[in-house]
Amino acid sequence: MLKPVASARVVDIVREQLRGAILSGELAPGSRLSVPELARQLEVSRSPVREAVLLLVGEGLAIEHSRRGVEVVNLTLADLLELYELRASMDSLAARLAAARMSSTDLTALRGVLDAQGAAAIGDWRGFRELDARFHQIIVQTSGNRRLARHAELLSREMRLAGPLHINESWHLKQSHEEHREIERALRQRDGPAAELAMHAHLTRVAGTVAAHHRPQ
Amino acid sequence: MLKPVASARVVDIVREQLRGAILSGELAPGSRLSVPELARQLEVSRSPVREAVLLLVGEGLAIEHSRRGVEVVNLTLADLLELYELRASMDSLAARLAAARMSSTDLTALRGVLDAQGAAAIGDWRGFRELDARFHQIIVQTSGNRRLARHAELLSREMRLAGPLHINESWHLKQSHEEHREIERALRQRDGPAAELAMHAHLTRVAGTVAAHHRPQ
DNA sequence: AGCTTGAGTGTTACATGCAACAGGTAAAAA
DNA sequence: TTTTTACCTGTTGCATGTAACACTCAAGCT
Repeated sequence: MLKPVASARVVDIVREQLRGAILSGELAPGSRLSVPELARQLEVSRSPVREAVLLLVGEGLAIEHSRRGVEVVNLTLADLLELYELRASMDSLAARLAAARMSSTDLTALRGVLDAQGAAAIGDWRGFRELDARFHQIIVQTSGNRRLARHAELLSREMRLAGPLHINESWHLKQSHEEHREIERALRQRDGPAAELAMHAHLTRVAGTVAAHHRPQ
Repeated sequence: MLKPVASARVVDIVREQLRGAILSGELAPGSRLSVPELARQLEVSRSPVREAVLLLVGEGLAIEHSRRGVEVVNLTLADLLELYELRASMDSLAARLAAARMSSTDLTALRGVLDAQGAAAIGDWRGFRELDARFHQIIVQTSGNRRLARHAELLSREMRLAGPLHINESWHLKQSHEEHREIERALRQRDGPAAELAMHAHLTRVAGTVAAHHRPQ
């Protein structure tokens, strides 16, 4: 039983590498993405690198200044709040749809993520965020609306660029975890409207907390 | 008072041309987008054409089959309903936000579009759709959330690919126009929740009508 | 000093060359 | 006839050449 070989194109590998470097912070916000320079480092020609860089622009992770190069996006607080606003809308739609379509396997996976998150909540905010992303990802993926999943995924990645703007205090992480539990409960009971409301309340609350945290009064 | 000259890059012109050709149906859904062929027709080299084609893939107007070329997407009814579902969510958010931020100039523009639509409603469904797109565009643009505007715009373009799936019967266009009027009324009264509800009801109703029209029972 | 000018460096954007690949068709083998 | 093979055609994907452009900085001018 042989599986088809996915033709490993150079551009795909480069895209993954660059995305990883950007999301991990290795390529910091504001960094210039020089095609010749990256090509030298990755030891490939400029063509696939140029293509990959433009794809990242399309994903919203980098911004293009016509004829003056591309650089990693540097999100402001306003940008992050925009993203939360949009995700509140999209993810709550996803939650409502997912409530009606989730398989028991999906629910188990979701529960697993939450349990892991509960265990990690002690102080490891890095792992916590990772699991948070996974939680939301499972929901949008099972919504059954592929475009919703794609756009939500794009927004999710974009938000990860705002690392220093997020809040890592334990009370906030605990609160998020509680809200995740509530969403999961609604999903398990297949209560679409409740899941939708809980998701919307969750993301709106987080956005408010982030805003308050960065605007002292 | 000289205006800055926007460096007209070949890739931008090609992208516009291809987008136009696709949205107008000149390049029909399913058509293969051969880079060398298009380069010959447009009388430019393959590089900017290749780039433009990949951008269209990123916009969702074309689909890439690894090493087997790119073709114009061919939307199914299910795809169109997915798009309506997502837009119902995004556009209703936009309507709520726009209610609080619209300037009187924006409101006048919106009214102008509606009046033109009312006049065109006689039987010119082509012009009607054009104005419909403009109506929604004004609202998402004035929402103040740039990402929302960008993603909604992408969805709007994608929907235009489903030409033959749309309904052009006059009673349906009239109904849409009425609902647009209602949305505009809520916006003019700066009633965010009402605008949100009206927009959501509008798009959900349209989606339902489209579904019913294509699934006889 | 403050401002132009111009050399120098590095990049972008476009053009083009070419190997590997995909798909079709016709000839050869079963 | 059906299957296999070989060949042919056109494309994709990567590499590379290069003109025009953008930025820096230091010399020259006011």
